[in-house]
This record gives sequence, structure tokens and C-alpha cells, in this order.
Amino acid sequence: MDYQFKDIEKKWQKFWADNNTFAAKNNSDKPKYYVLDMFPYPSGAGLHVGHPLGYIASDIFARYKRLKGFNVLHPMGYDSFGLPAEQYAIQTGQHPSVTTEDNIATYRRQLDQIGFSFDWSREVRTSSAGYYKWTQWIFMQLFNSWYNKDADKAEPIADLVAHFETNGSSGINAVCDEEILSFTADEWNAMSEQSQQAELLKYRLTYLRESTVNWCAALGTVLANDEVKDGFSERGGYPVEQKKMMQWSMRITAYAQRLLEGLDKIDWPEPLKEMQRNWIGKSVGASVKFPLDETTHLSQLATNYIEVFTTRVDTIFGVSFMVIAPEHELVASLTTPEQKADIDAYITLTKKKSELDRMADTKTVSGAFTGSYVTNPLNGEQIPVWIADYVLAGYGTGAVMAVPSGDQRDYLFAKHFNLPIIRIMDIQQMDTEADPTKEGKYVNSAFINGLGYKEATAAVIAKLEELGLGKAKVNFRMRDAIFGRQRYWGEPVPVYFKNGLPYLIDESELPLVLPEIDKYLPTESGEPPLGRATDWKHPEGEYELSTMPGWAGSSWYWYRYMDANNDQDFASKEAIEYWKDVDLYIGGSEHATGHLLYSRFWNKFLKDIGKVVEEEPFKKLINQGMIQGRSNFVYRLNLVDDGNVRSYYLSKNKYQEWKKAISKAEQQQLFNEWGLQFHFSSLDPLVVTQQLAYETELHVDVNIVDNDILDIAKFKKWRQEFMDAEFILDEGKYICGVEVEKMSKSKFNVVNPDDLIERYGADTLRMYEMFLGPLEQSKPWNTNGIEGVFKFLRKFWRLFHDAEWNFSVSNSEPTKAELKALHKIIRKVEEDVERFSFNTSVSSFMIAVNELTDLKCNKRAILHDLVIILEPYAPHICEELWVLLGNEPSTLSYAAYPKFNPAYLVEDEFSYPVSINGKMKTNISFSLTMDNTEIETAIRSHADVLKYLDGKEPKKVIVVKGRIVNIVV
RNA sequence: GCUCAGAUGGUGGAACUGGUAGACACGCAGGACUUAAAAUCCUGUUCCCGUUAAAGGAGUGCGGGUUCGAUUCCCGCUCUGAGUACCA
Repeated sequence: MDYQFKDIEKKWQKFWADNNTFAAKNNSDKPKYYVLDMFPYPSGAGLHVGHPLGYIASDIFARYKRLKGFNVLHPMGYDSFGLPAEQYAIQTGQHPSVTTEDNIATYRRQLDQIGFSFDWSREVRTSSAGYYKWTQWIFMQLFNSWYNKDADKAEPIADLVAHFETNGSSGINAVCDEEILSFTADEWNAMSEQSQQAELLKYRLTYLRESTVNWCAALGTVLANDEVKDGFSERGGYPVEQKKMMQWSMRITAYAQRLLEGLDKIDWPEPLKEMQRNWIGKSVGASVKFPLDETTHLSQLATNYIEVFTTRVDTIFGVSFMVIAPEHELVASLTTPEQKADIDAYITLTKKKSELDRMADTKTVSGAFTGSYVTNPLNGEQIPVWIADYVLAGYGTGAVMAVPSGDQRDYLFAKHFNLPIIRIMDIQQMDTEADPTKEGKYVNSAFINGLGYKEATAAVIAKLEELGLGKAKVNFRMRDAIFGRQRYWGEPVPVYFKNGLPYLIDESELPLVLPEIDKYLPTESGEPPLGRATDWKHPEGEYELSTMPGWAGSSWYWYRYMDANNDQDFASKEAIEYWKDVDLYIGGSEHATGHLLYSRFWNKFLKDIGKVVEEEPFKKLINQGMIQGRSNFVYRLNLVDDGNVRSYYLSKNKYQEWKKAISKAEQQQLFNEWGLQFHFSSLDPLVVTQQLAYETELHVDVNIVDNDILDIAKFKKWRQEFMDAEFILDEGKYICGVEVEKMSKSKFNVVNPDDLIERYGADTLRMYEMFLGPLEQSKPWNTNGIEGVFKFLRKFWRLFHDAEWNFSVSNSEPTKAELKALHKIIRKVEEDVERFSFNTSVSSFMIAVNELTDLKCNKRAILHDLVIILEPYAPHICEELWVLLGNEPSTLSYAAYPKFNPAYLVEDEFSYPVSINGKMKTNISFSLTMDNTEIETAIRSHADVLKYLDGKEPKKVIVVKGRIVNIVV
């Protein structure tokens, strides 16, 4: 029979499901291998051809590893909490769990059709209570932990309490809030329960604090920094404003250094690691206290100094002014009566500027003088204090020591306001701009004069420490992560409030189930939707009304797959110790600073509390490129003549001609050429007829376009308005315009995998997606060429069949040429898969099948091995042929990968390309036993070579054995 | 601005450590089969010049360099894409 992909694929998909062919065991003599995909959010639109790209790659790898004798864990699940389902619920009143359920069903159907070897017995859904019970449980562990800097790990909060009870707050080196109390053991023990809890909250790894958040009024919720783009929400594009709110936060900053160091130990794409490094933003420098001048209004101030962070403490003798952020807490008290008007005006001005303006406008210099001065701690100079919006309140201490000679922004500021610019390096060139050089020797710098950068920095820090006015300091750009959303469709926080303070619910009460509510909107008093729940109250207080953010459930899900149905633990100790970590993780780079950072954070925490064994969760990570859409256009020309509209659809070339025709005469001429009856009014201005011509480019559904040629019949049926469309064609065809854009419904460029599977089958789709190009590269989807892959599979099928499509394989011994073709592909595919170069192995399969077809090879010995190596790519057709070859069903997935034998590839002759001065001229065959001198002698006298030499004597002959001969003339 | 990735035929792409540039596939052209079309098969296909066949010449974004030899290494530039942004 001809290749009947539909029957074959259905049959084997059912077989795999019925027999649990891909169920992984949590113990095995085989080495383990964990292949993970980023699980999808089940959106209502279903999968388009871009989604499965990474899944196909990981599936090929997982299947390949099985053949290579590994116990492979390859699971799939759904990140099923999230905003879109809730937005839909608000619009329709339908419960988000219902839409989520429907969407998951669609995803599952689509995934099943592609023939993935997922172990579905381990499926997880972040929105199921059995799953989020453990997300809540991890939250509780975070709440019950603090970060001990001395031990450099998280420790139980009970240990901290014990320390307070016996030693008070001294001797504690913690990552915590800034305003912590100092107390003795007695003082602690005398504190009320409430004061103690309030103090402990400052240490907990998840804690409440008033923070400035990205508030999106339209979505009614707080967004994480990575969910905001240029002042607008990433989802929906609604405006986002800064707002102060009491919020749950995660003390991810405690792990900043470990998150940074861990990057050096994992095999991730360099750009991705770079993104995380930038996000963490470590800078090494010093903090320096500048005492406030006594003439200022010290009496009103809480402190008597301004602290700055600097990465160039060596330039401290070049400081000629100080700049603090307009929001800095000291601004009001520093402002002298004479300067008050200036300062107030400036603050009003900055408040008016939106976040966006402030970012865009980096060129204009602005600021205002407070009237106060600080003292340079090292030379006693009086330094004026200014405010300016180029200093950000949120970074460092919100204050900078300005060194105009070395920092460009300070330089511009100094020039603009006529402040001194002090030279501090002998070689500094600062006529037109600041010179931040670290070369040269210091000048005008007291005790570091004449020193170099390294010694000077050390000397300055030593001096500052001696004075108690500064110390070396490491600063991170990364902020603690906000962990609360004022939304319904998320994990409830397992916390209730008593006297305004948070307490965990009892572990036995987990999961804290998401209650039913009447509608999915904030309450009238502005509380989150959970405020609508009735009968949802803890005996001792009110439950937390915000829910967890989208990244909560995805920050640990790979552990749940290890032991998905455990109700005693998030995964058993045995399962975790067996699977350890993810060996290969494939997903998009858009998760660089969100999911992938949070996951590493939670993983490190879980390691600290002894629940998991590896410091890093994902050993190797690959980013698959984005599949963009390829839109097609039709060009409509509307001619209005006295109110009557006539529409013509112009093929691409005709449209271009039309665009070039400017005058009515030219347009008339084109219409005459095209044989159309339309009379453009004469150029006589006295004619009153109103004529109007206008063109529109319309997106046309790419599924009714083939190779940019429009299927006119389908187009007419597509929409009512096209029913009577008139076409102006190019050589009988309507050619569409093309553009690369995002794949989206509104652009009619979505290609659905279901349609392609219907036409060509899953095996063709799998191979074609790989054939498209390197996995990591982004590219527009183009279905042109899928035929080639389909033809390949038919050709492969045909190897096993005679001219009448009867199954026919021979048991005779393979020839040398056949073995060579086989072993070439065995080696090639092995090398390609190991380096994730799937596109090149598809080509190699084509070459192998072409070669075997030419050899008319139908030898069982060859085809048997070929079926095994193709199985990861095209599993259905291979299973079918495997059984036809007489093997037991289901054994193919666990067959042994054929062993490469180099002996079959040994040649005794090589056709040397002979080039003259590096230009290839001809090929000459020599035995591979000949050494370089023998070849050179042969070359010098070879008739073919002499022909090219024109009687000239070769200066030099370079012979690279088995590679090339180059003659230099 | 900074960081990173990339640029190869009409198209997607290949060339793995510097060694025959354009594998494989699409498209296109020509041919076979067919009453015809589809499907299938065969041949050709980087460009220029030329042709019976040949023989030349140019050529991997641009300009230089290293080398017997560069798509590959080095320097400078242009363009495209991604991330990030007054980070002290």
C-alpha cells in the first residue's frame, strides 16, 4: 500500500496511549535523563505552528536518549492560572476553571496529534488544588525562613527567634529590611507578641511591606517589572502607574550573589546568561558618608550625613557637588528658605513628567540647588547639595557624589550650572567631555597623589573605614520581587491577619482552596475579587485577599513531574534524589528575567532547606527561535464615479504598475491595456463628475494562498464582500504581497498545525519544522517546501515496497556501498542530535534515502537500522515499518541505537581537489596510501596540472593528506 | 547609548578544527508519461561572458589585513534583529 499516514498515525498514537509506552520509572538500572519543555499557558487560540517547534526538538532528543539506553523523563503539563482566563470570565461570567478546562482539552488534542512521547501519567496543572497545595506549602517555608549571611543560606525563623531569646539582635548577620531594631535578649523577651511578629516580618524570606508597585488600573492589578514595557502592561498595553501598596514580596535579593555565581556553572546560551547578569546588576564599589554641614538645619534632621554609593571611590577628591533624587527623604529638610521656591518648582516639574518622558529625555540637564552643603570626608571641602531627576531614588542610596571630570552626566550638569570640574588624573582629557580613565597617576588628590588606580582605591577605602565614614560595598540592581496580584484566578496566599499582622494557616489546612465568588471584579470598596467570597474566613482572622502571581506555580513545577501524584509531599525524597535536576530544558528566551530567574531562586531556597539536591535546576538550556508570521496581502483599488463604487483586485505586479501611474491619462492607458471598461473623466476641469481612486492593502488568510498565489475561488467564498470581486491578474495568476509580522489572528497569518497534519501527517510536520533551519534561529513560517519532506517520507516508505506497493524486503547480505550509506547516516545523525542541529540531520536522511534508492536497496539489515535512527524524527511511520519488518510492537522506542562502524567508511582513494594559487581547478585521484612527497612528485608531472601551469615552474606545492593540493606559482 | 546575535543563489538553508562555497529542499525552466490535468519520474538551475562542448571572469553585507589557501581568524565600517537603559 502507498504511504497512508492518516491510518498509521492514528493507530500508533492510540497504541502508545493504551500501552503507556512512554511512562518513565522512578528507578532503573539505566542512567537517568530529564528532558523538559516550558509548559504552556493554555490560551483560547490553541497551538499555532510556532508552539510545537521546541516540543518537537525536545521530543526528538528524548526519543533519541531512550534509544541510547537512558531512562528518560519527558513530561508535559499546563501553567493554567493566569490573566486571560480571568479577563474572559469578567466579560462572560464563565468560571475561569471552565474555560481553562476547555482550552486544555484543545491543547491536549493538538499535542497528541503530533505524536509526542510525553509521559502523561505525570501531567500537572498549576491551577489544580492538588498542585497548588504545594505552591502554598513552599510559600509557608519561605515565610518561616530568614537568610543568614554568615552561613550564606536560608535558615528556620525558629532559630532566629531562639537567638533573639538568648542573645538579642547582636551577632545576627541577615538579609533583612533596612529599619531593624537593636535589642537585648531581655528586651526581646519583654516585647509583646505583636511587636515580635512585626520585627520577625523584617527577616522573613517572604514578607509584607509597603512598596512602590506597578499598578495597572485597567487590569486592576499589580504587575512585575518584567510584565511592564515602556510604562505599559505587556499584556493588553494598558498604562501602568507607580503606586504605593502593602504587598507580599520575595527576598530574592538575598540570593543575588548565588544567582550570579551559578550562571558560570550552567550550560545556557551566553546571551541569556548575560541578560540575567545585567538584571542582577552587581556593582562593586563603596558607600561613603558625607557629613552634613553644621550651618544647615541639623536640628530637623534624623541623620547628620548623606550616604552615597560609588563605583569610583578613588575619584572622591574630584567631587565638586552632590546630587540627590527629588524623592529623597532629606530633600525637604535640606532645603533652605531662600531655595524653597526653586526646589518646589523643580519637584512639581519632575512629578509631571511621566516615567516615559523621564526615560526618553536623557539629554536635557535639569536640577535645583537645595541651599545646603555636605563635607567631603577626606578633605573637608564644602560641597553643595543639588536635586536632579537623573538620580534615581530606587538605586543605591538615591544620592550620588558628583565627579564631573570623570562622569559624563556629572560633567554635563557641572557645565550647565557652572560648577567646578576638578582634574584628578594627570592624563585626563576633559575639554569636551568627561574622561573616566583609570590609567595614569592621581593629582589634586591629597594622600593618593602619584598612585595608580588599584592602590588608590584601596588607600581611600582604608582611610574611610578608619574614619568610620565609609566601607567597601557591593550593590545590586535587582529588587525584591513583588508577590501578590489583586486578582481571582491564582493561588490563594495561605495567610490570615490578626491585629494587622500576617500568620500562616496550619499546614493541615492546606490546600487553601480558591473560593467561589459571584463575579470576578474588585469589590465596591476596592478590595481584590476574593473580598467577595462569603463564608471564607479563618477562625482567627481575615484571609489574605490577593493571590499569588503567575510565576509562583512555574517556579518549582519540574519537581512535581518527578512524583506528580504524591499527596504527602511535593515530591518524594526518593524521586528527587533519583531525577535530581533537568538535564535539558528547551524554551523561549522571553522568560530570561522572569520564570528562569525565579525558578533558580526557589530552587536554591529548596536546596537550603534540604528538600532538593542540586543548586541549579536546569543544567542545559536551549532557546528555540520565535516563529514569526508571514502575511499575505491583496491590493484593492476602489474607483468611485459619481458615488458608484467599483472594486478591482490587482495582482502584485499590476498593483505596482498602478502605483507608478500618476496622471489620469496614464491610469486610463493602464486600464485600456488591461481591457477594462472604465472611463476616467477627461482632464477638463469644467467636467463636474466627481471621481476618486483609492487603494487598500488587505490582509488575506494565508491558508487560501499557495506560494503567494491566491486561490481565487476560495477567496470569493472567504467573505461576502469578495463574492463579486473583479481581478486583474499577472499571467493568469493572482500574486499576493508578502510581509513578515507577528503571528496573530488579526493578521490572518496563523498557520494551524491541525491543517498541516490533515494534509501531510504529523511525521511530515515534525520533520519540516526541524528542516526549517537552526533551532535557535527566529524565522518566519513558510509552508513552501513541506512537500519536499513529505516526498522524502514516501520515498522512505517505498524503500520497503516494490513497484506495486507490496511490502518487500530482502534478506541478502548488504553491499559495501549500502553499508557505507547506512553508517554515514548513523554517525551524522548522532553528531547532529548531540549538538542540537536537527535541520542538518533531516537533510542527511534525505541524502541517505536518495542513495539507497539509487542503489535499489531493500535489504533488511540496512532498513532495520535506518528505521531506528529515523524513529525520533518520524515515529509513526517508523513504528509501522518496524512491525512490518517482523518486530514486536512498542519495542522500537526502546531499541538499541545502531553502533557506528568506521570500517565501512574507509576509502582507499581520494579525489584531491587541485587548486592553483588557491583557486580550484581540477580533481585528481590518488591512493590514500601515498604520502605527501609522492603526491607532490605525481602532481608536478601530471598532464592535467601542466595544462594549467603554462610552462611556469611551481614555486611550492602544498599537500594536505586526504584533503587538498594547492600549487603556488 | 551599551550588551548580545546575525548578514551566503529567486527562497529556507549547508559547509563541524582555515582546505572543492552553494549540500539538502523549495521555486523555476525543459522533457517523459497522459486525450488532458493532477500525481509521478528524468534533466538543468550562483551570477556575468560565451557556447556544440568547452574555456574564461566575478562571487559568502562593505573596506582592509594575516595565510600557500578565509564564509570561517584579526582590524575598521554598514545594515538587520533581540535585550537593556540617566545604575552613580
